Formats: sequence, C-alpha cells, structure tokens
Amino acid sequence: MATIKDVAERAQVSISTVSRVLTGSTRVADVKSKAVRKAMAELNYQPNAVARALVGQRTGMLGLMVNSFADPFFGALMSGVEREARLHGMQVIATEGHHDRERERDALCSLLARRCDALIIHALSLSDTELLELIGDNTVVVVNRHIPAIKDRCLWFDNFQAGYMAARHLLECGHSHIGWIGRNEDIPDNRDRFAGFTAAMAEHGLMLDDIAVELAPGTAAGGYQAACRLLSKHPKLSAVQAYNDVMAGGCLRALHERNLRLPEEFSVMGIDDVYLSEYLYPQLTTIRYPIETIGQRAVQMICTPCDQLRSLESCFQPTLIERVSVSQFSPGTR
Amino acid sequence: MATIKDVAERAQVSISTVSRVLTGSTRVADVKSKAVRKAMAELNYQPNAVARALVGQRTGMLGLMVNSFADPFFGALMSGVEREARLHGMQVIATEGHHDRERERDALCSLLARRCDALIIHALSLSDTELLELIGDNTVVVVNRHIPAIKDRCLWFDNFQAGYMAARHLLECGHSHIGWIGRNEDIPDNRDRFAGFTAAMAEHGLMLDDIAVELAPGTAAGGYQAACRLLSKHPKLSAVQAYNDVMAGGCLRALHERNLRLPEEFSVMGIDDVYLSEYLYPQLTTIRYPIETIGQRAVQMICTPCDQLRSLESCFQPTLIERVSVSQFSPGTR
DNA sequence: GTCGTCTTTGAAAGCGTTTTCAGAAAACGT
DNA sequence: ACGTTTTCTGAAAACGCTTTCAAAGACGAC
Repeated sequence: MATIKDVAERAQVSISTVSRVLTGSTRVADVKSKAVRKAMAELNYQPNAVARALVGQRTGMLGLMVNSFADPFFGALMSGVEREARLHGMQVIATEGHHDRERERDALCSLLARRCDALIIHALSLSDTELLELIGDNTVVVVNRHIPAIKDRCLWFDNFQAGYMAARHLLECGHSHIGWIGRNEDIPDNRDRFAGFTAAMAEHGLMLDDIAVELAPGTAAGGYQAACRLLSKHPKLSAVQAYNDVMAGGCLRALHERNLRLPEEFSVMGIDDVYLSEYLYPQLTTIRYPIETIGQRAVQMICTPCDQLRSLESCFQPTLIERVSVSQFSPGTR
Repeated sequence: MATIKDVAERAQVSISTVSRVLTGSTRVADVKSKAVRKAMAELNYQPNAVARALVGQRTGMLGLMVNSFADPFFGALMSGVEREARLHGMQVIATEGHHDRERERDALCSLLARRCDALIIHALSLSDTELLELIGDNTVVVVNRHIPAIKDRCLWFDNFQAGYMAARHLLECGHSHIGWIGRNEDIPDNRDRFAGFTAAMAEHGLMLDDIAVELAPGTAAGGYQAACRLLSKHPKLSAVQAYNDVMAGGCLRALHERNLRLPEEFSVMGIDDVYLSEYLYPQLTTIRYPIETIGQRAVQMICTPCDQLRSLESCFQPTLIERVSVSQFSPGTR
C-alpha cells in the first residue's frame, strides 16, 4: 500500500506538500499540486486513516453498542445511526452487549480503547454507576435510558405513556377484561410500560387485582407461553396488551391455535412498531417507538455544536399506530 | 487520557519497560513489573489502539458491508460475524451498501482507508470487476456471491438447489398449479432460484409456459402485489413459491384478505428462513439459508491459518424447514 | 581476578500522517 | 534598485506505541 512518502518521491516534492494537497489546508502551486494528484492516482494512493487519527486525535469513528444485531428493534436503531453518521463523515463501529454485564463491559472497553470520537450506548445490564465510571469523560449518548447524572446526554422513550396509551386504546374500544403479557426480567422498560398500563386501567376503575398478568421471557416464545397461561386462567378476557411487538407476535400464535377469529373475537396490542408488526396476521395495532429517529438524533447530538442542541427534546413520545389487531369489543361474539 | 509516557514516569521506568509489561513480550523484573501495573491502575491507563495499529500494521478491525442493517437477513449475518470476530479478538466495523453502486463503493473505500485487517463483503450493485479492483490485494471474504477469480474467498449459497427443493416439496405435496412470485430486479439470486424452480417443474412435465409468474420489488409490499395479480389471473392455483420469506409474507396477506383458510386451501413456500418466518401466520414452510453460519465461517476463513482452510466447503446447501404454510393438496377444498 | 554468558534495561528508530516554523522566492511599492 | 510583504516550500517535531540494538549488571566457570 502506497504511503505519502511514495507519493512525495514520485511527484518530486516533500511529504509536507503532499499532505497539503491532501487536506487543502494551504495553497500549493498549481504545477506541484497537479504533479501530486497525478502521482496519487498512479499509485492508487489512499491516505492511512490510522495515522491520521493518531496525529489528529480524532478517529472519525462512532462506537455503537446495542443488545443484538439480529433484533429488528436494534436493526432500526443501527440504520438510523449509520445513515446520519455517514452524513457527517463518520464510520460506525458496532458491537453487541447481549444483555450480559461482562459482555457489555468488554464491548465498551473495546470501543473506548479504539478511541472512538463518541459512543452511542444501549446498555441493559450495566448499572448507572458502572456505566458512568466506564465512559469517564468520553462523549457519549445513552439511548433508551434516563441517567440523571448525564441527563442531557440521554435519549429515552416515554414508556409509561406508551403503556398508558395502549391500555387507553383498548379501553376506548370497549374492552374491560384486558390481560397483560410482560417480561419476567425486571427491566425499567417493563416496569414503566406496566405502570402506564395499570394507570389507564385505574382510571376506568380497574384495580391491580382485577388485572390478569402473566410474565415470561421477552421473546416470541415467551409471549406464546404467557398467552397460553392467560387464556386458560381467564376465559373472560377479550384483549391482551403485550410488553412489545415480539411478545404480541407469540401471543397471536396462541390465539390462532385456539381458532379465534381475529380481531373480531380477540384484540391484541403491541408496543414498539418494529418491522415485524406489519407482517403479523392480523397486522398489529401498536404504539410507535421512533427508534430510528432516536438513532439519528443521537448522532446529531454528537456532531452538532452544543449551542444548537438545547432546543431538542430528549424524551420521545409514543404514537398510536392503528392497524388491524384491535377491534371494538362486541359482547358474545366469542 | 493517560499515555504510556505518563505510566512510565509514574512507575519510574522507561516507556520500553511499560510496553514490555503491556505486551508480555520480554521478561521484566518483578519489582518493576509491579510498579508498572500499579501505575497503570492508578492512572486508569488504556493503551491507545490507534497507535498500536499504526506501529503494528494491524488494526484488529473487521470491515463488514451489508445491504441494510434493518433487514433481518443481514441482522443474522452480522450476528454470526460479530460473535466469531469477538472470539478472535477482532472488532466489527460495519457499513451499509443500500443496493446502490455509489454507496457500496464509498462504503468499501471508507473501510479500506481505515485499514481493516480484512473485509467481509455482501455487495449487490458493484460488478465483479469493480469489486476486484476496489479490494486490490486486501484480505476479503465475499458472501453470497461467486466470483470465479477469487473463488476460494467466496462463500455462497446454492440458490438453484434452494429453488429446486422448494418446488419439489410443493410438487410432492400434490400441487400441480404452482405460481412463482419473483423479484423484478435482475439479480443472480433471483435468476438461480427461479431456474431451480423451473427445473423441478420440468421434471414433472410442467413447462415454463404453464407456470404462472409475477414479478415485483423484493419487499413484503411487492409480494402482496404480485400475489394479488397472480390470484386474479390464475384461479386454479393451489400454491405459490415466493422468492424469499419477506415476499412470502406479503403473499400471505393477500391470501388472508381473500379469506382463504391456510394452509388447507392454499400453500405458500418461502426461501431464507429469516427470523420473520416463524412469526407469520401460518408459520412459513421455507428453505433455510444458513446465513449466520456463513458469517461465522467468513470470520474463520480470515482468522484461521490457510493450511486448515482447504477442507471447508464454500457452497452452502439449503435445507427444507417444514412448518405450517404448506399442506397436501386436496382437490376441491377451495 | 578475568572472561563469557545471561538477563534486564533504556535510547532511539520507526509506523504514516499533520502542523509548525523558518527560509527562499516572488511580488509589490516607492 | 532596494526594502517589505506575501506566497510557497521543506525540515522537523509530534501523535502513542512496539521493537531493535547495545549497554549495563549479575552470575558462574576457569
């Protein structure tokens, strides 16, 4: 691979001159400039980004940690980040945390050692304290999490409102026997969504004791199992609110197996509005989590001078996406 | 951020000595070694990977280009790559090609400029020649593509066999009026899968003219549109073979809209076996494309000494995944 | 006591850039 | 023609590390 020195020799100039035409920092005589460009083309020269990073104290790399690449939710996040990063000439370097403390720690350290200019972090297992300690005084944006100490470097989603809105929608459709399918892991998202859900229920006079709840792992299989338990224990249920679209997908399977006509006989709501939800049958009515936008915004926070940032919102609001899986309650249909 | 020099000063040794305890290359006296370690801990020192890369001519980075992060197919690929990469102490640096020649070219150049130790490439729009020219003599593995000139650096999937197997399965289930939903872009995958499909049909005496074919963009919406056209033009159809699971998903929607009972009245097959296919209703019978394994293998090809590699296969074979969306043909059900 | 062999160490070169500094050449004003 | 400014250029330092090289000690053998 040709170096700047090779180019300099071939063009009969000093390396300083080559560097100058490269960066365009200073005027160089036309004739020399041309010679340099010619030499670069002939040698197929590509400046070494590593060397540039070392001297410039800037790698142009954006570290990104997500839970799992294969999850559509994170796929959307990554897409949002990459698109915006490229706009700013930055390269994404990505890593998986896998909801595991050690993995998350390792992943973060690796990103840090590589001297990313900034980090975008979605961490599930590290505590606030650990996270803060690890990131030190690096530039970071924390996604889907609200850490008070670095509040203005966080972008999160109003999970409470999402849960509330979802329940409200079901209630407004006339459902009064509504089950909740949640995650058995005690993560804040789950807590908040459930809290929103119960708050809406309470407004309609439905107390916690009245609510059918089943918990399971946050996968389709988990949603399926929880739905099975829910249906056998609570025959009067006419609707289910799931923690997210993926669990709702599992829930739909359980309903299909029981040959229920959907949504006439049973309604299901998700949260997140991932890619998946359009493919489900019936297409899932859900609450939109604008994760791609959040990814974009995270990059903007990093690449935009501070003075323009204050105005941007850090807490993203849910919106209702009405598709097919929820219908008006009609007594006795089932 | 502390440098090796800071550590050296604090530990009262030369930077060479610090470097030596860092790399473990040479024995250093116990007392000094301890002092160095102490200083490193106190300063919370983390070696600068950029400097190391510059001097060592090795970045420890694995460049990965895929079409889109949000696509579950590539999510699986990326997961396979990352898992294996981490095992080998490499960091994935990822980029999207977006099925666009310029984007793919830019993305590749960016990866190359950053001096990745190796590249794993899934390129759709660049021609073989362009690709070869771009990669020069860098270490690469090309995924889902067979470039004769670098045959032993390619990992591909037997798309013909996949199409053949899919059709065979439908034929063996007794279907004789089978439609094909393909992509309207002329990409090799599409050609090969269709060729396999027609080959199987021919074995059963069904010639190209007998086959109902509709082409559309390779999305769920495309699959939906193609299915609608197919159904209205060919009332005798009892099964459809789609280019992939995503299009099959769209096709299922069209069938649901017509209130067909699936799979009793109509069978659908996909290809790929992405994440999605388990969520569809009915769960999709499909042909597995072991993309995650291919990702893993790609990394192994890069990180494993050449002598052990010859034995590994470059062409991956499809396997039939029987789920629910295909059933025995029963005349007159519909 | 002297020599040779190990072990441990620091100085210095080098990786491929950018940038500062100062000098040379050209352009300008008078 | 002469000083002054401006434009352009190359040498050299710096970025943070690894590695080579040679020197300094320690140790045992004779």
